[in-house]
Amino acid sequence: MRAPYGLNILDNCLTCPVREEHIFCNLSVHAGQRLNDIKSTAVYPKGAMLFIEGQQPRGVFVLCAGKAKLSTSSREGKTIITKLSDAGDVLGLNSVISNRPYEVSAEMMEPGQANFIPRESLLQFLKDHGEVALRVAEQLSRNYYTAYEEIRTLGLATSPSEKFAKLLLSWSTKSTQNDGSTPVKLTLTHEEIAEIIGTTRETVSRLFSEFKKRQFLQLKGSTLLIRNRPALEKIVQS
Amino acid sequence: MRAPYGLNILDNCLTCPVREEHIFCNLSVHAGQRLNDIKSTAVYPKGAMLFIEGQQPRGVFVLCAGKAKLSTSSREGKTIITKLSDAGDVLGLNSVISNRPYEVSAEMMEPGQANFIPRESLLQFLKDHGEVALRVAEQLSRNYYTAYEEIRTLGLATSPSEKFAKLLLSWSTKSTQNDGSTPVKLTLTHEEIAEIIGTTRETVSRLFSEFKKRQFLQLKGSTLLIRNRPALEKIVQS
DNA sequence: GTGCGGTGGTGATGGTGATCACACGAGATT
DNA sequence: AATCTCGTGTGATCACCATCACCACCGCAC
Repeated sequence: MRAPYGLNILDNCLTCPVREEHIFCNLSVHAGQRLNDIKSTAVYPKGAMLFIEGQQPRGVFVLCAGKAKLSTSSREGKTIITKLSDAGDVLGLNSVISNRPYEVSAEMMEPGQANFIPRESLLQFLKDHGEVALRVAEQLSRNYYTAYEEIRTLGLATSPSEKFAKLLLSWSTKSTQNDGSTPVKLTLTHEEIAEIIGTTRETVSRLFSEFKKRQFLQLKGSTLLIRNRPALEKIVQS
Repeated sequence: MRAPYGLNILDNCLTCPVREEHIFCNLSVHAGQRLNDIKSTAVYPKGAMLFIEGQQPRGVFVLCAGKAKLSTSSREGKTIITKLSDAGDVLGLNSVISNRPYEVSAEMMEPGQANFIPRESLLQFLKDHGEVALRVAEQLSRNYYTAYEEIRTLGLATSPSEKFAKLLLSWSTKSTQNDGSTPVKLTLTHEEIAEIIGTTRETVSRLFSEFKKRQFLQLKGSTLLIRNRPALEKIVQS
């Protein structure tokens, strides 16, 4: 159960929304207090850019409410979305730690709220609180795993249909209905889906048509129903 | 100047081959001693697998001599090489820190030597020496950047020729000759190159032909000469 | 209403690269 | 010598998907 989206202001959203892996939770009283001092909270409208690929890292953003998409672009304007972030995610951590430019851009997909922690303050904080540094390392290695999943998807799954099926399955994860079908709220445009799996909008549109015709899935408004998960899994097989 | 390859046994190859970013260098005397106690050195023949994708992490390997390739495979046998490692690289760090299965396989490409540090010992060591944990975090974020480069290459550069050009340029980096051409020792098979840029052996072979005909490069035995770097850079443009 | 931007569907076309197939040479092994 | 294996070159074919083009729709602002 995560906080509902939209503009719900949390008094102190560093206290985590039930995510045990959250690196800034369960700190010592002292560390928690210190963190409170160096953070600042802000509200962002839809479309706001938290940071942009190539910028020098100013600090990290702890997302409290709303969703953000992380993307990287080539000079010719081709864009890939590498991650969709939820409340609780820490954005920009890698750049801050290694002091390299942000490797992605972060854009709010809906209105939301985030805590900002300036780079220098965070680094000093980590030096003073060695326990947290290890948590940071763990978070970084989780990020690394996510990146590797991406590499596997892009590098090993050749056809768009395979990547599309993979994406659908990653959405439908847990919550299976008793009749075996799985409802998912669909909030992305075909264009954005295309940018996730590295293909074109038209291809995504055709894939939806095809999968609907083949009874793999069904669309009711913006609700997506997986009707034949085994078939999708067979397409993936990577 | 790095140690020559082949089977040169180093007394204590934790002392680094001039790589200031090496996480296990410049430690306090105490930490260095402790590290010496928990590491063990071994020699590996060509083709030896240090670890295999999916295995539970046993520990990290600090490569002292020789090269290794990191790769991941799909069920159907398609393989991508994600990184070529040199002496000084630390392999398996991410898996050990996050206690997840190795995300890649590591295979020696030539005879070499590596220090092994068991997982438990390393973690305890990091807990006792907070200074090193931050170094580890930095290393992880460097790894992350490398992974992101890979994502950009796979996701944004569409054509094989673009990825090929990109790879050639990454090889020829610094050492430009006075006549503008750049010699690179070529140690990979076409098959392996194909696995790096995510295409087929035949395509790589054709790319070599094409680039030779277009005077972009030249081959003398196993020595690769970049003859027209601007042309390659123009192909890349991502 | 009318216009307009964002989104989604779908046909036609063409280029490109994967795939299959085969041939060649260099080294190793017998 | 006679194979065998491994890496390499190259032709022919063909499915697939990016691209272009156009239309339909929806919501929204004026």
